[in-house]
Amino acid sequence: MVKSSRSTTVTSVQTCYRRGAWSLEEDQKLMSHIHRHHGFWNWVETPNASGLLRTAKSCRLRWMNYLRTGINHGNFTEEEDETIIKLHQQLGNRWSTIASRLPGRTDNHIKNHWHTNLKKYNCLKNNHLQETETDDHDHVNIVTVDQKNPSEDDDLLLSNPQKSSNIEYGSNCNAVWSPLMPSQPSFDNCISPSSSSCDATSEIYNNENILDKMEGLCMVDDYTDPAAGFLFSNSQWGTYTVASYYDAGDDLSAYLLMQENEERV
DNA sequence: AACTATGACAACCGCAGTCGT
DNA sequence: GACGACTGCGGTTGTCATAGT
Repeated sequence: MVKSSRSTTVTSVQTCYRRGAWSLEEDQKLMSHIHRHHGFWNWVETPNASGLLRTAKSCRLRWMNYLRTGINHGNFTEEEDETIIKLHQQLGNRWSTIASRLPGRTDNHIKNHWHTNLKKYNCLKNNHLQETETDDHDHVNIVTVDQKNPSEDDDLLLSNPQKSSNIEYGSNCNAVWSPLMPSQPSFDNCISPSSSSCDATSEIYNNENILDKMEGLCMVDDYTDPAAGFLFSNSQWGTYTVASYYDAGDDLSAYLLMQENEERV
C-alpha cells in the first residue's frame, strides 16, 4: 500500500515535471533556495518554494551528488582507488558507507567509478589472489623453465616449439599480475588489444618478434576473451620471455624462460 | 568527414527503512 | 499495529564526449 500510494503520488503529477540534465538556472534556483534556508530544507517543499519543475527526489539527488559544498569533482587518486577496493571487499556494494569514508565523494560517484574503472581491475586481481592463496594452478598451465636445469619435458617442448602463429586468431593469453606488481598497474608502455581491435590483436600474434614483445613479470592463464588484454609493462614487470606455446584446443600453455637472478612466479 | 563503439557520469526508478499519526 | 509520507540507497538507464574505424 505504501508503495502504490507513493507511486501514485509521483505518477499523477509526473508529466508536470522536468526531466534530464539540470540547467545552470535550475542549479542556481536550488542553491539559492537552500542557502536562503541556511541549509535547512524540506525536499517536498523545495520544488514549489524554489520555483523548480522538478520532483523532490530529483532536487535532493542534484544537491547531494553535485551542488552540495565540499563535493570533490576531481579525478580519483590512487589512494582513493585503493581505499574503495579495500572497503568494497569488506562491505560489498554499500556505497553510502564507502562514501562516508571518503570525504568529498558521493555514493553515486564511487559507484560509477567502480563500475567504469575499478571493477575489471579488481576481478583480475581477485582471480590471481585466489589462485595464490589456494596454490591451485590446475587451470593456469603456467610452466617456467629454468634455463640452467631444464627437465626432460622442458627439453622436449623447447626443442619442438609451436610458434605464435599456431595460436588461433582472437585467442589470448590472460596475464595476471604478480604479487610483486605495484598496487595499481601502470598501463603505459603496455601492449594491449583491449580495445577489441582486430588489428591490434593480430598485430601481436602475427608479429614475428612476438617473443621479444611478450616479456613481463607475469603469469599466463588459459587464453580468454581478447578484451581481457595483455598487460605487460616492460619497464615495471619485465623479467620473463615466452619461449614457446603448447596449444591443445582449449588448453594453452606457455613456457617461460626464466632469466637469471629472478624468482619464479 | 561521417559513422560507430566505448567510456564516463548524471539522472532516474523502485524498493526498503524510518518516523509521525 | 496499521498506514501514509518521506528519505536514502543501490541498480539501472540515458546522454554526452571521445576514440576508433
